[in-house]
Amino acid sequence: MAPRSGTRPFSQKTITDVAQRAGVSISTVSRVINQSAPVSSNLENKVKAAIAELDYRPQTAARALAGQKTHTIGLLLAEIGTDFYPLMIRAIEAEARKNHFNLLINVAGDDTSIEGEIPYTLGEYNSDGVLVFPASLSDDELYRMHLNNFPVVLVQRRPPAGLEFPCITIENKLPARKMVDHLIEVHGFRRIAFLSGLADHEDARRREQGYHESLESHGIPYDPTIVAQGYFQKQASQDAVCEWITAGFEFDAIFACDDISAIGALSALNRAGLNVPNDVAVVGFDDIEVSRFLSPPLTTVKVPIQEIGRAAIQQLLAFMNGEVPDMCTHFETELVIRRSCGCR
Amino acid sequence: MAPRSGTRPFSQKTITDVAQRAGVSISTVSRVINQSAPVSSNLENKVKAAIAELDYRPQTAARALAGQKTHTIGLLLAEIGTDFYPLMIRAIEAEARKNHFNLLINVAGDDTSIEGEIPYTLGEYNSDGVLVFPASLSDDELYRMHLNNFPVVLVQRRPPAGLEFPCITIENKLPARKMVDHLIEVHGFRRIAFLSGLADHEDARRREQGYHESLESHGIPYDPTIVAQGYFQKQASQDAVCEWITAGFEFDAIFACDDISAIGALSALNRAGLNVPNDVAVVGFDDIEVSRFLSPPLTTVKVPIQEIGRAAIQQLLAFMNGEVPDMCTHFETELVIRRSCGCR
DNA sequence: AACGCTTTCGAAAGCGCTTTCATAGCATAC
DNA sequence: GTATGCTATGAAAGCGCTTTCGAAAGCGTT
Repeated sequence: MAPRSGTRPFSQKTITDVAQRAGVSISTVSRVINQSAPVSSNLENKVKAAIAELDYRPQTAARALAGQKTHTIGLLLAEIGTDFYPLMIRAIEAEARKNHFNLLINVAGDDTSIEGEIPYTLGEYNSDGVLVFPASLSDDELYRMHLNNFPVVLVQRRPPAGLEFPCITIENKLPARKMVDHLIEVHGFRRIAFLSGLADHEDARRREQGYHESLESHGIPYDPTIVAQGYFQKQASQDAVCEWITAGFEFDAIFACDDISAIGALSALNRAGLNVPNDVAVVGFDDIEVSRFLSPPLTTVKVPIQEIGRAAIQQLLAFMNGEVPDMCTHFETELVIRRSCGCR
Repeated sequence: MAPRSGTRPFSQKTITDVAQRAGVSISTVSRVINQSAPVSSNLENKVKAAIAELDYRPQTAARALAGQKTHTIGLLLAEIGTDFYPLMIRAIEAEARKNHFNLLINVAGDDTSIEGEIPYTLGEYNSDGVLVFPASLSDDELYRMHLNNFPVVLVQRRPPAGLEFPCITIENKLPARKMVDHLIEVHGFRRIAFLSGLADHEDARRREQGYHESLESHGIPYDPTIVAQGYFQKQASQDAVCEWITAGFEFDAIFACDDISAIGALSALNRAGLNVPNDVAVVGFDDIEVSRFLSPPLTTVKVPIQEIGRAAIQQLLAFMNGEVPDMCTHFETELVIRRSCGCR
């Protein structure tokens, strides 16, 4: 009966089955599913009944091929293990599903791609648009997508020179500066260490600038011995701070360029028997979920993670619909003073 | 030239373009791409050159439709915001991509599904198999998939009665019991509080059983006043412990059924000015990434999160290939003694 | 009753691929 | 030289949908 049966080990209902059962043509079934054209309520009910009885669901591949849209949004991340993304992805997923889009996830970096093979990532051949996070996609690929007029929204990242993509950014420099100002002005610290992020991460660079500017405006000389790379990683940050301690470097506060690094710093201090904030103050950036539950609760900068995710999808959807998206959606961030800086 | 051109705002190369450029038929191109049949090296090189020149990538939708497989694996989660999943997903993603599969992610719970609409989740119509996590899919849906012989692997969850699915499980009861034993035998605690997880989470239930068994075997009466629901959430756990404290309940240790809850407990204790482990010991379960960086480092049970993820994909792939998968892959877990229990 | 107009529906084409099937080409055996 | 078996290749069918197009049906008007 079914030609080529058995290619799939499991049976699949098709639109033809539904049409037969409802006594209509497949066009009509398609129309009630997609509400793409008026159907008399009589037939509509019959079709709906048939769909329910068969528990029919359209095959997305066939839909995508015929309709020339995949109903899928791609997510290009560099790293998912970090504690920053889960909340973001959750917001993105919710927003995508609300708009009836699927989410395809791709973590760059763990590169298993073999030379000569067709690259196996995300793009116009498997999604209608992608959200690109920092360090996940080369400028070359971005350029290619731009040429193809493929919808891309950059998150926490600005387009490379010459390309125009909508992007979602946050305020980094000013709050970083304010944070260091706070350390200096309110608490009187002068020896403020810094844990930097990744070199190709724009947010991290801007936060570092804020650190520099604050020091400078207070006449505090920049001391590279108490600046280290935290790489957005707990372990690396902990190691760096441990080294400072064993080397005997003096510092009365640490500004970590993200909360992950701050956690590493906290841990190093704790191991060394140093009290936070009495012996050394620690502050971070991002306000990830765990930060307010740390001991002591972390003073940090609140980044509206979920709003960013939601905005990213909304901009992408607008782009995909041919609307003109905001080329730059900028979110403000604000200091959250808790106890790790010495307040209270 | 191209009929219906412009349905997509961006141009797409097709296999026909490649074939023309290489001067061969599309069958040959397909064979080169999929290595599904021998092609003379002469033509193979021409085709590969044409693919490279055009930067061609096959459309997944057409591939899926013609080949009757989507090359996509679905992930059905109840919650992605928890700190447990990122590492798991990362391992899953890496393993999936190594096998040339895409990952479609679906977070249940934030249910936007409208009555009467076709449910918009994962299944045989958009993936070749799914990984089902606890609390993400109803038994009814599982039953339906089983009927359709659709490949499913359950992670941290056993199949409902009557259904056979491969599943990945971990050892819960014994290590939980050992953990409480440790608290009692090594540290001499008798008043051990418990933060439970979600009722429909098997791991959580088994951990609770281990807690009960340990108490019982040491002749310690079960006291429900110092048992509360932590819901795998930091905030809920913190609230619960705060309540115990303000109510004046006595306890010298807290066994949290996962590390997230332990973090909430730690936070509550810290806020109340109580020292861990001197005033109250805290232990958890899972050994999530942050646990060793807490102050103090958390004594917990190490769950091989990444191995679980890898095994889940491997079992699913085996299942999808028609091989007989192990119906139950069981992972051992081990106590990780750090400082929050009072050791050292 | 005949006409035009609108609305509803089905037939059929086609989306870009995989795969079957037939054939052309070639080497080997008689 | 013909019969035989193999391999490499192309033509064409078809995967399950969406969408166009034309026909049929309904309806109001003359």
